[in-house]
Amino acid sequence: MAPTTRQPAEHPDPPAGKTPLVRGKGRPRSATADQAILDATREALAELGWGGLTMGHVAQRAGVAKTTLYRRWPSKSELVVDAIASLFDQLECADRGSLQADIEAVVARFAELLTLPETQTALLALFAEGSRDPQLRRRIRERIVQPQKVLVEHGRANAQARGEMDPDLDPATADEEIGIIFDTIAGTVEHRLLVSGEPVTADWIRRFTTLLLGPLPGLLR
Amino acid sequence: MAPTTRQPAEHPDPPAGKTPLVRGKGRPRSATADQAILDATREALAELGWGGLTMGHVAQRAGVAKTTLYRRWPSKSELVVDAIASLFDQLECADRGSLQADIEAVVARFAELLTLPETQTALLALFAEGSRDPQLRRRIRERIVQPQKVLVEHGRANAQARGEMDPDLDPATADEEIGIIFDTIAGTVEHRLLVSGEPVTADWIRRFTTLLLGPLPGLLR
Amino acid sequence: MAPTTRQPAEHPDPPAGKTPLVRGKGRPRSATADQAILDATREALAELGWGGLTMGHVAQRAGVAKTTLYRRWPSKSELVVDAIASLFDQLECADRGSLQADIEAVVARFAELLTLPETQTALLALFAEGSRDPQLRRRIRERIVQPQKVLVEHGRANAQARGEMDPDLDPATADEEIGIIFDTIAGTVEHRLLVSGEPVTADWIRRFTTLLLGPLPGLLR
Amino acid sequence: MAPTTRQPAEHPDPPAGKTPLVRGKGRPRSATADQAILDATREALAELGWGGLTMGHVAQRAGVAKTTLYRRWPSKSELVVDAIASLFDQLECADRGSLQADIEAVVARFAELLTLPETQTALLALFAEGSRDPQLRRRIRERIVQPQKVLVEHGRANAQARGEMDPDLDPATADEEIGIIFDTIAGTVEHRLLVSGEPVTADWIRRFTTLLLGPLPGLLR
DNA sequence: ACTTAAGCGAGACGGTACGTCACGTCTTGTT
DNA sequence: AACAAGACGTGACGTACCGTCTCGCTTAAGT
Repeated sequence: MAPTTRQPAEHPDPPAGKTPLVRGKGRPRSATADQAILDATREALAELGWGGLTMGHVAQRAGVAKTTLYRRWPSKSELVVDAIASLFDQLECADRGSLQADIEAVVARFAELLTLPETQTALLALFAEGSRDPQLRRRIRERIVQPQKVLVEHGRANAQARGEMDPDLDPATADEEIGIIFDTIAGTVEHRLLVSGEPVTADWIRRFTTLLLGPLPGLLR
Repeated sequence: MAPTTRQPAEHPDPPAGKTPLVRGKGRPRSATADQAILDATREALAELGWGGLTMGHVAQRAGVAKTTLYRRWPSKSELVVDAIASLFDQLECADRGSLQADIEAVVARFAELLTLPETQTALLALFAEGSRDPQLRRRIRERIVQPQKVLVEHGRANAQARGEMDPDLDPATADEEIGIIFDTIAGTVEHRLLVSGEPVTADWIRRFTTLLLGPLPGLLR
Repeated sequence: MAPTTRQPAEHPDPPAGKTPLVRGKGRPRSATADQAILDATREALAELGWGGLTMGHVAQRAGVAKTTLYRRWPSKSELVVDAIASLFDQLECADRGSLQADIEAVVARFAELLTLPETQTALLALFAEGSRDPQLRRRIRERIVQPQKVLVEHGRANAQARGEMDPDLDPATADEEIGIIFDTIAGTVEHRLLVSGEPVTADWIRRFTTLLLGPLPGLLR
Repeated sequence: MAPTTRQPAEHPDPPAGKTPLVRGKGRPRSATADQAILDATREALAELGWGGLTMGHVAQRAGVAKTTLYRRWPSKSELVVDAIASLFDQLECADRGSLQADIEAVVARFAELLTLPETQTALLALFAEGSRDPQLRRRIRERIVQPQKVLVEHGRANAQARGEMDPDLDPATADEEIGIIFDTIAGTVEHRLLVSGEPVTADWIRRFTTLLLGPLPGLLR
């Protein structure tokens, strides 16, 4: 984003923005190229890590010219956001019958994603880049963080539907609680896996979830 | 001898290793240079961020030759570890009279560190680099993570001394619990500040701490 | 492709190899850059000498990136060969009516070239480099030495045409004689100017040529 | 020479200047170090060539500190002059009975020196350096060129003693002739061996000498 | 014996140039 | 107008030597 170039269309982010309704006059963009680039990006991330990832390398591996790549993504960060985001699109939240079970499932699913080499190397690097680039941080939140947060919200909805939680909770307060819980889940798993370097086992998940569900005053009936 | 060889060279990291007892034979390394480099690194981090930090720039700002810099630190990552680590050396853990107060103080102190621009930009980047470099990860743990973890351990000792916790707790189990709690504190604060981008207020700290101190089965008497 | 490989790469030296018949696929190399580089090289040689000549300096003076320079010439030596070679391209050999006059003209022309500051500083340095690099030595011979040798051969042809020399001379023997004479002319002038540091005057040329043309057994009729 | 430093004694060139009569007050310079340095220089020249020769490398190979080296020689060039000069000290000129035989012996001896790898790589490089440094050129002439030139002068004296040449030759004219002949011999052999890259065989020497001794007007009786 | 002064090894120091890499843009001809 | 190819200016990289400078030690000569 923040194109310093004189291009008209401020990088329309094609993978998200589908095909433009008004077909341009010239040759349309290749859809297969998009996919090849994203695949190549994930592969290269897994093999070489964030630091070893190169725009030129991705282009070469995708069988695409560098110009084609820059026509779609303005920088390595944005490209990787999209490449990683697709992994987080598949998150689901089946109702497993209890809040504890639901949260354990979410934690397990998130931990699973964080053991992929491409995710390990990319996620923290993106967060780091985002700490100085609000535009990028917004994009990361939209494409990567939000899909996870939705799971927690679904979990709460399910719990309320099951009668485990008070359905008449003040929405603002509930949002704050969800924020705390989400930061806690995501941050803790990331720190456990990527900083402390300890594995996330089923036992750990159970104990961590139990810690979470302790008092939660106002959330539990 | 053989300066052209490609030995791992292990970079003994003199700034950390005190003064060697056996005085080296040649001209000793300049202690002022060490300090100037670390200071310049912190300043440059705050101004330019991790991505904008350049070895050449640091050298120039410190009034030092690039070779002098590389003689001490093998890479930007190791240099930044030491530069940031000094900020974490000053952590203390005064006994504030209750476990809740102690934990709140730790969280507040950590959040405070994470609002420094140099810490914000450097910490996640270091963690990201470390995800592919075990050597670096070990170093980060020793110099940055461990000093924080010690605080949590002190907090537990204080709580036991005050009688808030069972002093006869099985050490292995206690260590695991400490691990969980530490990952939770550190990870959550990082995620809150750097990923979610929300501020860490006194109110948030209180609520988060309360969440933490809920059941803690076996820890609380 | 594969710019990271360490192939000999043979550096096709486009400036010498005319325009390739098969037009390359990408953006063609800038012809003006070639000329600017060679000009800058000659100027820098004259000002700073071989030892003071720097690839970075040449690039800057030519208004060109260092990479552009290295894309064409693999080393300072090869670059200087081409830069100096252009000076030797202009050599001619007008028929002055007698062998003595012709040789005097050749000697004078060569001495004239050797008084240019860029030639003085570059020629011996190239020869010195070539003494350990057969590849470079071959290149020097092709681009610098051979054009001079041709003059001597033309002189012989002229002499034969004028009847000063036996036209039925055994070619092999004649080649050897030419080799001797050429080494003598070139080596002596170089040594006189660059080692002994004495000037090459018209009188000196006359006496040296007379020495050369003494017996020439079998060559002169 | 040409010391840019603030040392008092303008590099007294110890190997040539023997032990100073007035012994200094401090520790005297090590004579073995001098020899070790010169030997190391010659060896390194033969192995690595002029371009690969490094002051640090020589010091290391000689088992000597860099400071010791710089205390004696101000630069690589001066050091190599002395290292190479010792090879030219051994030149002799036995009277072989005729001018032709004497010259052939000189040519053969010089060609022999020029086939040593250290000489090949060093000689032209020194001449090249000297082309921009009159101080160095003078030194080269004194230590390397002059000893060779003396041979030619001895040859002339022998020839005069044998009656092959007019003993009453005008000294000034004779000096000029000697200059021409010397430049011719040295330059031609150098060019033959180092530029043309052709061997100097006994046959070539005979033909070249014959060419030289053609008319020599005024020299031969 | 003791002082003095220089030589000596080791190696850190501020520099400069190196040759390479990736960047993001541009100019080709082709689709 | 998108595309593959690849040249282009830019700037950082990490290394190699440069010649100088501190160190602590050694080696004599002159007290």
